[in-house]
Amino acid sequence: MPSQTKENYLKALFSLSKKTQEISLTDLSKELEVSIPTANNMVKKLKEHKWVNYQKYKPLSLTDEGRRMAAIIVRKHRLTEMFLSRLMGFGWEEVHDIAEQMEHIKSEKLFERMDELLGFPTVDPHGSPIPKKDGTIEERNYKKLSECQEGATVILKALENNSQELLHFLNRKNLMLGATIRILSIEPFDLSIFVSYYGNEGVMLSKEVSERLLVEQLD
Amino acid sequence: MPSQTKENYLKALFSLSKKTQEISLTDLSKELEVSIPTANNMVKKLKEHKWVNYQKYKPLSLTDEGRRMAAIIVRKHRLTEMFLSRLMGFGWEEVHDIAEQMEHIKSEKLFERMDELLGFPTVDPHGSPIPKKDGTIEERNYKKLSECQEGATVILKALENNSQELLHFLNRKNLMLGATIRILSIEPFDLSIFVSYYGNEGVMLSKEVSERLLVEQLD
DNA sequence: TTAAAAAGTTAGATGCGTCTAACAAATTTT
DNA sequence: AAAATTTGTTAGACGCATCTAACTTTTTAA
Repeated sequence: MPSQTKENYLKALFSLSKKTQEISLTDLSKELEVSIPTANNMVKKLKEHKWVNYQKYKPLSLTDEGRRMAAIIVRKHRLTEMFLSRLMGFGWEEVHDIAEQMEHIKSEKLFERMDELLGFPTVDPHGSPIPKKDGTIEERNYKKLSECQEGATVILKALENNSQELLHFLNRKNLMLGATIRILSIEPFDLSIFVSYYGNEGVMLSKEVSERLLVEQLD
Repeated sequence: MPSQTKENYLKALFSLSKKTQEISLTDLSKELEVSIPTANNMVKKLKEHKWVNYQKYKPLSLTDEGRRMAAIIVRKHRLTEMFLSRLMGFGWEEVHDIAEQMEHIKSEKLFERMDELLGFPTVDPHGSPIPKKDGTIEERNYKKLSECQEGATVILKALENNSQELLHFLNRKNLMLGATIRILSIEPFDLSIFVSYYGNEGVMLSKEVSERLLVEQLD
């Protein structure tokens, strides 16, 4: 049974491994907001448990077992988010902080039951995939809205980064997952995009926003 | 924000104060299964925070603030138990261990929402009262079944001690809260009781069991 | 009322997760 | 290739929550 702290390290490594090829101690310490020696120290312990591969001065990686454990924690996090959002009436901007605490709860059955009650969902309220019970995860490779052409019609599928700020912004713009978005024009100067979507015509989205919106192109 | 450990100390003191008049360090250390010096050490810290009253060699008590905080934790525990039992399909013998972990979650809103979804329940699945948001608690003074007379008819309202074993026993006997129980006879030798209740005629309950069943007498 | 027992206290140690300061290795720049 | 920069390591400390061993105070019993 890893401590909550160790679970957070596994989760951080899991998440970094999706973004970076080679994970450094510096990356890890930044992700968790701890000092580099702290991360270094913990990594040695995780190695003892055979959850990470690590040699002095070399990049980090999760072992198969470590990755499986991390995926289970992410699974618990995302099932909880879904549960809070779909069955308890929370907004997608409220669920992260609670799920962050609930993901450490030791009870197979609690998360099994959430899964059942939700009808075995495959994605969380932000469109991120929910890992399976065996620790596998089906990553979808969505395009960023910022990479689409003028005139394209796309469906909003997921978000790159689930910050409160982005989620509040999207709430104010009435933009939600599943929305069909038409790209009216792209401003060459700052790469801001003019779009229309259900009930909202001619909305301007900055590059900062559009590169965080993951979409599927309709052909 | 007290640590989870400190919350557990507050809860233990709260619970002991219902059972004992004077709380000793020994009582506390037994309740939490820690050594006496450990309890002593923590009590000093709780005193610093003004959550407990304490003088060397004197008995312990919660301050008003300490009691309020403890009651809120118990509230979170019991709301969670109720949520798991009524809305997620868990048995009354399964809810304690999960609630023990969830009671430490920092989120007013989560427990507010449970409360609403449950329709503002006043007792948990074992019949214990749920403290109000302001930290007050309405204790009911039920009689033990073991204290009732032959021939009496009573309603099972709550349990004295919610051990897995007792709960499993009651499950096997089909005995649940709200059951109307008739006392057929009491065996003077070992104080075991013969009872009947809905669909179950002539069931023998040992003194160990009957003194853990809290009932309301029908007059 | 004194001796024995129980309860409580103090001191010092341990593991966890964290830090800073000082140093070493690896990488990048000039 | 040497110097500068970045990255990683080691050492030593700290707070939290825990322990055991040794001691003191309080309570109980002889």
